[in-house]
Amino acid sequence: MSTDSPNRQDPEETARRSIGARRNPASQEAILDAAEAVLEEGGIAGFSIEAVARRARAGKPTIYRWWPHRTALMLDVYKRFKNAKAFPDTGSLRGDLVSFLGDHLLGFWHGSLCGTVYRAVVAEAQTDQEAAKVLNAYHDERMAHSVQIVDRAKSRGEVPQDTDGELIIGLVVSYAWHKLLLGQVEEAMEKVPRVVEVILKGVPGYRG
Amino acid sequence: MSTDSPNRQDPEETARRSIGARRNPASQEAILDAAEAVLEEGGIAGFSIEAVARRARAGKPTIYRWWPHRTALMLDVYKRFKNAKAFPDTGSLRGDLVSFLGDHLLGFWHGSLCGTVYRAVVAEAQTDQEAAKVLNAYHDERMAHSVQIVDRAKSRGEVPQDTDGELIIGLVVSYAWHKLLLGQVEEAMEKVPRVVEVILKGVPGYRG
Amino acid sequence: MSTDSPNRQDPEETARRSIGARRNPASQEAILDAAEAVLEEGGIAGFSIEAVARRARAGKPTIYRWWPHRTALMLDVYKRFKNAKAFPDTGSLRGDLVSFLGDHLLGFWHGSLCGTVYRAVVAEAQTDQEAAKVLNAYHDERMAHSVQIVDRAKSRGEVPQDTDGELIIGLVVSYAWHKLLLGQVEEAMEKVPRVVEVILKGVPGYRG
Amino acid sequence: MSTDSPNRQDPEETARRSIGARRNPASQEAILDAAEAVLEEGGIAGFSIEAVARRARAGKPTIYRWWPHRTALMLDVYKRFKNAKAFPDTGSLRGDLVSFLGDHLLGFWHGSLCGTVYRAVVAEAQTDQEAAKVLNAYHDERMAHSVQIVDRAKSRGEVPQDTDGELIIGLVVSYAWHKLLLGQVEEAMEKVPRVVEVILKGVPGYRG
DNA sequence: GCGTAACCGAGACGGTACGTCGGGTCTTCCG
DNA sequence: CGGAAGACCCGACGTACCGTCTCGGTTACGC
Repeated sequence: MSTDSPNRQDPEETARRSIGARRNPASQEAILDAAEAVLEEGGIAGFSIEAVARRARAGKPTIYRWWPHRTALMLDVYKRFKNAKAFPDTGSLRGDLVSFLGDHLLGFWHGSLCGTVYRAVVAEAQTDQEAAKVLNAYHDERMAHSVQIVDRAKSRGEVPQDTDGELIIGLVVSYAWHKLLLGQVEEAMEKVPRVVEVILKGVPGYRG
Repeated sequence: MSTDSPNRQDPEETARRSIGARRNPASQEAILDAAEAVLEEGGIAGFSIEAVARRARAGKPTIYRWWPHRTALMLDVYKRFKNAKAFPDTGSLRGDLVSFLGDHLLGFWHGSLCGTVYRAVVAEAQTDQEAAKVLNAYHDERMAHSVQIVDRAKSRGEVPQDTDGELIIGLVVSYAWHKLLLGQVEEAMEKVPRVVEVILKGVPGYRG
Repeated sequence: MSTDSPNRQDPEETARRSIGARRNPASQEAILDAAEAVLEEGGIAGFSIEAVARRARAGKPTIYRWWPHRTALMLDVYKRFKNAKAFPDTGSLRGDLVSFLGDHLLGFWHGSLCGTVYRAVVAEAQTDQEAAKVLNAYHDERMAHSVQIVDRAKSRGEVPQDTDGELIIGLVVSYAWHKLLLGQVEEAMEKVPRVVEVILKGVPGYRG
Repeated sequence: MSTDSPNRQDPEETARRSIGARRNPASQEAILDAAEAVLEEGGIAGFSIEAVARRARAGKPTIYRWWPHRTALMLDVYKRFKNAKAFPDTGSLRGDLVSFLGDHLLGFWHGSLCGTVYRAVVAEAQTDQEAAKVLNAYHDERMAHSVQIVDRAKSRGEVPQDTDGELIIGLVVSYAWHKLLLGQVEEAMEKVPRVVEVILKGVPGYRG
């Protein structure tokens, strides 16, 4: 991903220049690469527009021109990872949810930079009004996409037609968020089947 | 809570002084009051040690002396609200969970400053390693306290003795966090009974 | 000198902005003006980068960008006064030295801000290693310039060719420094002719 | 001098206590020792009341009680060195002045801590009004003492009775100050005889 | 012989200033 | 017109000392 900019740190490299009155894709790539690298090296705390600009050998205004907020930039970094987004149909709701929670959420965040990026975006959204909007929009879009899992279950007849898909997916996503933000992604991955089980069938042995 | 310091903004008020080689409670109160006020007026974005110091008419070093991080200060502000912490025994696990989620978590965060403070703490923990430790410690302590709800249900015979209380409480807390961090506390409050229902009894009509 | 910035204290004045990727002369002028004003009002003790920045409506980093030390800034203030630096040729070594000591050193320092600035620079150089270097460099440069007085005397035939100009000028400068740093510039001015006389002809009536 | 407090850095040493309603000489000694040590280790820049108090294991008020200014403290440190203050009578004014400048001033300042202390005092006097008074008083007292050199020369018949002793001594002291404050004490020591020669007999070969 | 006054250490207090970092804006110059 | 470069103002960061104050304890002196 960032392999196409091997000499970024070389200050003697011939600078990118304007390519006329239009967006220079090389600059955008370099900036995203730099953002990624900065996040990897310095973590969330070390992430700043200044640092990205330095690293990308770009001017700050160039970044601000195309990304209004740090958040927008982070989300773009995040999205570069999120290309294989189709949820595989495992044939059952339980399987789909286990895969969704274990692979698509926790597994995706675990280890890689993605978890860090997403944590940063969420954190930013608490501080900045604009960031919150961006995050909410992204979240809504992903939710709308993810309820397909429940829709598939409906068409299979596993759940009634009036099942509240958002609530179920919401519970799963909530669990993932919670563990991500507490830095407990790894521990959470072991519990995935039990979590899905509780959501689907309730507390085992509950007599209410 | 902060009503006992009515003249804080009066610059002519006789300044607080040292009361010897020990912590001055008046200063600590004033700082917490100021932190609260700053959060109320400026939100998370406007919260800074400088602003708190100015407002409290205190020196920055006095703040840093007693609170190593912004997070520690925020958590102390948060804790001042959290005095009535006993969970009322409603007589049933369902009732207890509804009360816990609806009153103790969402209800507590809703409207008041608490939600803002907690959001800020969570956000800070994403950025700062030390803050994360502080938040995790607090979270663990609250979790340990909250599983009492499930323990009570066990003694009532509502759930088996080997029920994983942490998982159940964890799901409830996760849901609350998620909604808090998305700024959807109010919307979430309506769904409380249905959320509890799903956690206790699973997806209605699920045939797995 | 600072008369061209009459409204500096008006906070409603439109702020200076960047004029591109190069030093903004207006800012530099404003900072020097402010430094001068701060020194005038608060004396050496009141002189701080913070105060200058406040007064100049400039950011501290802008000052630190261009002047690494307080000393460098003070020396620049000092130099703004030192434009008419030619020593008038009075036709005799005695006359030149009297003029040098009385007009160029003591007279220049007397009353005006210059004495204060120079005292500050010297004081700073005692504390700060970097400041000492800056002061020494300036001092060497001035000394090299001032020995011209003796050189002229040599070409006039007043003194032998092997006369140690530095020693003579050094004695004169030493006397001025001493009186400046003791706050006795005014008293010293009366003694100028006698001091020069002793340096040139020795202690009157000495039989050694 | 400071050898009588060998365990100063041992924190387990039993602390000094009050010895009743009077000054504790042990504390005063410890503070002067500490001041000396701090100056030796950190130079002028590292000298602060805090540092001295820490080092002396004394309370800041104890220092402020007995020395109103940093300057007063420094001067006391300085004076501890200045016990052998008698000027040896070398039998001639030239010899006395060479000894005074070379041994009593430059030689005394050279290498040892004294030069540092005196530089600090002079620097402080530029900033602080009170310090200036203290320094002036000390300077006047030393001057009054030093003119004895010229008085002796008068009684020897080397110079006329109306010779301005202060001016001559002043020139010598000025030269020493100048070199001290420029950090050129060592270089200056070589020039001592020539400086005295010029002061006594004027510029060699001058025909005015 | 007992209160009290002054000293001692310790360290917190409100402050000021330090020097640095980053934010977001602006302008110039080059292609 | 895009893009780099970098200066601009601003504000917050966390630290070091400042000089003052109050404390609890200790000792010597005067009543």
